[in-house]
Parts: sequence; C-alpha cells; structure tokens
Amino acid sequence: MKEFVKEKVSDAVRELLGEDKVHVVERASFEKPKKKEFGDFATNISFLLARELKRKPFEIARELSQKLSELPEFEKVEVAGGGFINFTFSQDFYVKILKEVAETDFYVSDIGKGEKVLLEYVSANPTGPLHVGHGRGAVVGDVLYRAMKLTGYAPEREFYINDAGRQIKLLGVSIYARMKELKKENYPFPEDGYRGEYIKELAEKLLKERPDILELPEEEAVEIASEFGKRELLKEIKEDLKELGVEFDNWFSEKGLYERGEVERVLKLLEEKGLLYEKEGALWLKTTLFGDDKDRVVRRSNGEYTYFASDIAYHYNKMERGYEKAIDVWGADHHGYIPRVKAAVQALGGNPDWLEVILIQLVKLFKGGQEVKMSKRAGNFVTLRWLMEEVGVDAVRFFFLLKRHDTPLDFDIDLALSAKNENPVYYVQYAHARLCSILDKAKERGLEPSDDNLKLLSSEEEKELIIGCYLLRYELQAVASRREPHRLTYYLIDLASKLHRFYNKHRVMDESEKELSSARLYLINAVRKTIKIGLDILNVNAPRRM
RNA sequence: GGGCCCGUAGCUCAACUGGAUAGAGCAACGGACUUCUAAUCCGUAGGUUGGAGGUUCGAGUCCUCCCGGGCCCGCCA
Repeated sequence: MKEFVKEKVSDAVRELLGEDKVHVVERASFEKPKKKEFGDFATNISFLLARELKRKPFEIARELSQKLSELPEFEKVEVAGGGFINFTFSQDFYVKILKEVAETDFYVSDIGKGEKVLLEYVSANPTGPLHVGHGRGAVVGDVLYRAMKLTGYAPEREFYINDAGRQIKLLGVSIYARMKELKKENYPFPEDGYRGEYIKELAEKLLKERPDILELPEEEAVEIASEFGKRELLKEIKEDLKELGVEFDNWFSEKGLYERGEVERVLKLLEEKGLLYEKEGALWLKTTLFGDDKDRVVRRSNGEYTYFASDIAYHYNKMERGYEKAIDVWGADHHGYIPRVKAAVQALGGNPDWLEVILIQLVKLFKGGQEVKMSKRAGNFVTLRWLMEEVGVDAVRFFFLLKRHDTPLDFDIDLALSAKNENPVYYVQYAHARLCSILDKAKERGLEPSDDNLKLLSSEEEKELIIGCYLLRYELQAVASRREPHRLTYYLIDLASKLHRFYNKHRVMDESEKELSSARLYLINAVRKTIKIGLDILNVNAPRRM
C-alpha cells in the first residue's frame, strides 16, 4: 500500500513537475498518520520538493492533491499541516487489499534483491551448556533469517564452533581434574578451569566409558578428555538449539581452519601485503592502518595463534565464499572487538561495511522480584535449557524479542508463566484462538466466509484490521533491512489489539444480516491467517483453542 | 585517561532513520459478561523526551558542551 501510494504520487509529480523531480519521491516519507483526522496515509513530499523548487510546500501540496484526488482508490486527498498530503482510501481500495491479504502471499516481497547474506549467530564455545544470553542471540538470528528469506534476501545460517585453542585445552584439564577427584587422587584444579557441575558429570561419564583413562600419560588423557568434552557439549548445544527451534545450514569448525592451513595462508597473504611485523617475539597485524586503536597480536610469543588470527581466517573464508554481506551476532561484551575485525576485513581488501555486527545485550532473569544470577566462571549460570523448561519455548522466543537486541533485557519469569492479559504471548495467541473458535462456530451454523459483500466492512475497526494485516508486509521489510526482529512481536501485539477492539464492538455473526456476517467471517479469516503467519515466523505456536 | 552504547509517563518500552498534538503495556482509579472465548474491551489520570545551546519550514531523532548510568580498553575468548 505504501508502494501503491508512492507510485501514484510519482505519477502526479512526473506529470506536474517533470521527470527530473521524480527521484525526490524516494526520499519522502509515506506513512500511516497517528491521528485519524489525517486520513489513512500521509506524505511529506511537498516539503522536500519545496526545498528543491524554492516554492511554498502548501502550494505544491495543493496542486498534487488535486491531481491525486481524481484517482478511484482515494476517497479524498487533503492538504494539512502546512503541506502534508493526507490520503483517505476508498472502500474499493480496502476491498482490494483485503482480498490480497486473504488470497495471496501478500507478506512476501523482494527488497533484498537476492543479496547473499551470511548470518552467523550463537557460535558458543563447546566448553559449557548454552546460557540464556546465547538463547537471545539465537532467536534474534533465527527470526532475522526468516524475515530476510521472506523479503527477497538469500540468507544462510552458520554456527562457528570454537573448537581449537586454549579454551578447549582448559576444558580437558578441568574434566581431567574432576576425574582425579572422583578417584580420590590429589590433583590441583586449574586456576581458571570450568567449575560448573556439568564438568563433574562429564568426568563421571568419561570414566565409565574409559575406565583406564587415568593410567594413560597425563597429556594423552587430557587430550582425550578435551575431545570427549567438546563432543558431548556440542551435542548438548545442538539439542538445546533444536528444542528452541533454531537451525543452521552450516556448522563451521575453527579447528578445520587450522587443519586446512587457512590460518597460515591468510597470514601469509597479510605478510605479502606488508601488514605484519614482529615485536617482542610476537606477530602483530597493523590494524591501526584501518582505524583500530592499536595493532593486534595474531601469534603470541609462545608460538600460539590468538583467537583473532583464526577469526581473520574465518572472515576471509566468508569473503571467499562470495557472500555479499556478513552479519555476525555477538554478545555486547565483544563490542570492542568490532574495529579490529573490520580492520582485518579491510586489510584483506574488503569493505568494512561488508561486515555488520549485531550486539546482543545482557539478559537478566527475575523470579519473585529477585534476580536469578548467572556467572559462567563460577559455574552457577542459568542455562537456556532451564529457562525453556521453566517457561516453555513459546514464551522464551517471544520474550527474547520484546526489546531491541542492543537493550538489556529483564526477563520476568513470573510474567512469562502467568496466564493473564499482561502476558503478551497469551495476548496474541488468544486472539488467534478466539478467531478459530468463531470460524468453527460459524461452520456449525452454516455460515461461510464470502467475498461477495466486502464493501460492507466500512467501520473504523474493520478498516484498521484490513490495513493492519497488510502492514505485515512492511514490518517484515523493516525487520530484515534494519535487522530488528523485535519489531515483529510489537506488530503482532498491535494487530491482536486491533482484533480484540473489533471483537468487543461488533458481532461477527448476525443471523439477521447474513451478507455482513459472511463478509466479517472473510475478514477475520484474513486476520487469523496474518496472525498465524506472524507467529510462524517467530516460530511460536498458534493454538486453535486456549 | 581513551572509545562505544544508553537516558522518553511512577515502572518496562515504542515512536517507521528529520514530520503533524511524543504513543503502548503494566501499576492507579472508574466502567462493560442472559451475547461469536472477560486470557477481552472502554474511559480517566499521568511528560520541560536528563540539562543547555545550535542546525531548519519542523528535532526525542542530527551537531557541540555539560550531568547521570552501563560496557570495552590483555601476547583472554
């Protein structure tokens, strides 16, 4: 509908002011005004044209509106607020839109123009179970993926497995130490080892599988423990994600980068470009040439590569795979890391804007007014699994999208469990169930939805619903292009609210007005469909009964 | 000390990248069930958008400076 109005305005501008002014339409706003008096749609085009033509906005608006009011899709076109053009749609237009909603994939568009985008999210180290913060990133990435898919992008989903380096070694040592402990042998627990309960469980399990393990040389036993822990934890991570309804196209191994010599290769490439140097025994990348605060170490003086080194190789790999855009979803505590990775991308001949980073802010859990604490090191962190079991997957997914990704999220467990109106998940689901119930009941009474008399749907509430449904198309575009999946939950709450308002004011089924009833059934079926689609994109259930 | 993010109703957040009189939900108060699901709806109240300047037809949004809060600043990941 936005596209529609835009097109009509373009035509009018072309006719009245000439082809060379048409480009201004692209910069103009086209939106639904907050106030009903301002009609169904409004544009500020005349203000922009005024600047260019050095004429009064009001005059330009008046000329355009005269032209536009001739069109059958508009009931009236008015000038207000010094130059805003307000459009009021005709009943024919509502009928047309409603049919589109009911009968087509109206929410699918192609603003992405087939852009190949690699979405990387979660990417948790396989050194422990997923915590709630990972879950938030997972849902953000997952819903963004679905929205991009529906708006014409060509996204792919990837999980980067940090299965190399110190952390994994530390995991092995931690398990080893716990095994020693179980056998009452003296062995110091590593300083910054993983202290969570799950390490003890892994130790027990490994001892059962390999009773001889502690008789092996320590180094070999630790290696086995590392591999074992990594495998088990990755399995657990995959199970958790599956439970959460989050999937990936690729699981990309950091270790694989080393095994294929890609880290060596990318460093050689940087070397050839003269971007590496040695200092104090370490190897540094001149990231300062590309806007970073200081140069960064890629190989430590002890010969080990840094995490940064493999990350450079990883992003180079992404570039080589031909993605037009890479979007990484990271925890907000990594934000200081962005400049150096962007610098690395540039050092490799890429554009820093090729990489986009979405930062996920902290999730705090509240229960009974008390914060449920989490701290990975101490080992008493709140796992994603615990939360899913506590409140259910629907609530987890929906609640994670109740705030923009870069705002800290307070997750109210009591609220998520409450079957009351303040719980937004129920609010939206209830709207869906309510509609299904009416449609079922109509069938029993022999009433069928019909598009024969849709022009009878002329009340304020009905028009709001029709437009409201159609807006899903644009909300998805906003989700995808602005990378803001939380908009979808807000959209659904808003649509549900419109529905409830309609429901309380009008009766759908009225035996004495069969024509109006079947038109309303047609309408609410379209609303039901729209809510269902929205919930499907969120991967939240749309129950038929509650 | 340097850098990034944030500050909007009592609380939690919106505001379509500069548009019209800043909107919702909780919480508060007052109403609506012999009716298709009251897990709902309607109404009332609530604001100097942290503060001060600036840019322009127009600023919560952009610029500068203050005040307050969070995060990052390792040869950790």
